[in-house]
Amino acid sequence: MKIGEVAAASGVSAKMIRYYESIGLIRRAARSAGGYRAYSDADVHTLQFVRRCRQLGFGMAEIQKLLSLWNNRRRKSQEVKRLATTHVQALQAKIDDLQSVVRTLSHLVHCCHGDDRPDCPILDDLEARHH
Amino acid sequence: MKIGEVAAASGVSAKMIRYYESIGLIRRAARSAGGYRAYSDADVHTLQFVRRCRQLGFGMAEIQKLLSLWNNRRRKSQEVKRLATTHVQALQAKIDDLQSVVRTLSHLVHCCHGDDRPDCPILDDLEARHH
DNA sequence: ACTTGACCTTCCCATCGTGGGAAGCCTTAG
DNA sequence: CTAAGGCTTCCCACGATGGGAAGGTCAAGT
Repeated sequence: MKIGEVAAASGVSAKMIRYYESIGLIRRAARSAGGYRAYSDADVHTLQFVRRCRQLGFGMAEIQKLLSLWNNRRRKSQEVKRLATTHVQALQAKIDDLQSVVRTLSHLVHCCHGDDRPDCPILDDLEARHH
Repeated sequence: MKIGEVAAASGVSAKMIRYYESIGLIRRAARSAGGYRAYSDADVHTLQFVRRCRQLGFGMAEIQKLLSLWNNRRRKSQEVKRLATTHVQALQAKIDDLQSVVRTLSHLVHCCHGDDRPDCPILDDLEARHH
């Protein structure tokens, strides 16, 4: 299979497949006589794995570890669980930050009349000092 | 005031002050004889405003609008409120996405034994097809 | 007055993952 | 044999931030 076919089959764009190869996330693809990258069904499978990892918010470094665990028959599920747990905690921290911002802003929006006059508690907040 | 003092007073790094100037978010600063940027207290105030906007997750384009509304005495609070509301919605959408991921991952983590054996529902999920 | 050190200047690079586009090569169908 | 479409590599951009180098300026201390 050529890169376009693998892209269609895996849901990962050709651009990204080349990128993943360039950063060493996936093995360098074999090449045809004309220099085209050549892939197998196994490669599609790998790319689907990577795609799913991305959907779940894992970064490249984490995906690399997940791939090596996936490919290691003597892995300990412990290691996978630890990696995933750490990731969940990072996501949760991000969510907490965002929610704090949303709470603040929602309150301000609620307080703002939203009419034709210039008085605006939102701008008042932005203007005030916040160490 | 020189850039370092303004940075300390506003909480915005000198690096960022130059960047904000370069993208036209803030006015080009006046220069001293030696080429140093020269600032006033009003500039510190503006930078504090920008900093607070960043803390609330606004992007550069939004901050530009907020700044112009802030500086416009004939503004309608309506416009500020609309901008903030849109931003809150965007943040909420991001939160929802992250929460969906966290829910999925938490479930998988919960299902994983996390022992010395290789069986792992997390990897099983990553491996499976997800349109 | 001169040195020194702290601060300033501009410019380039890196992040992270993704997309866009150009110039040129390969392959295949007509 | 040509035209089209897919492939190749390479460069650029995003958003906001930091790091660092090379060199200029200023102020304080000797």
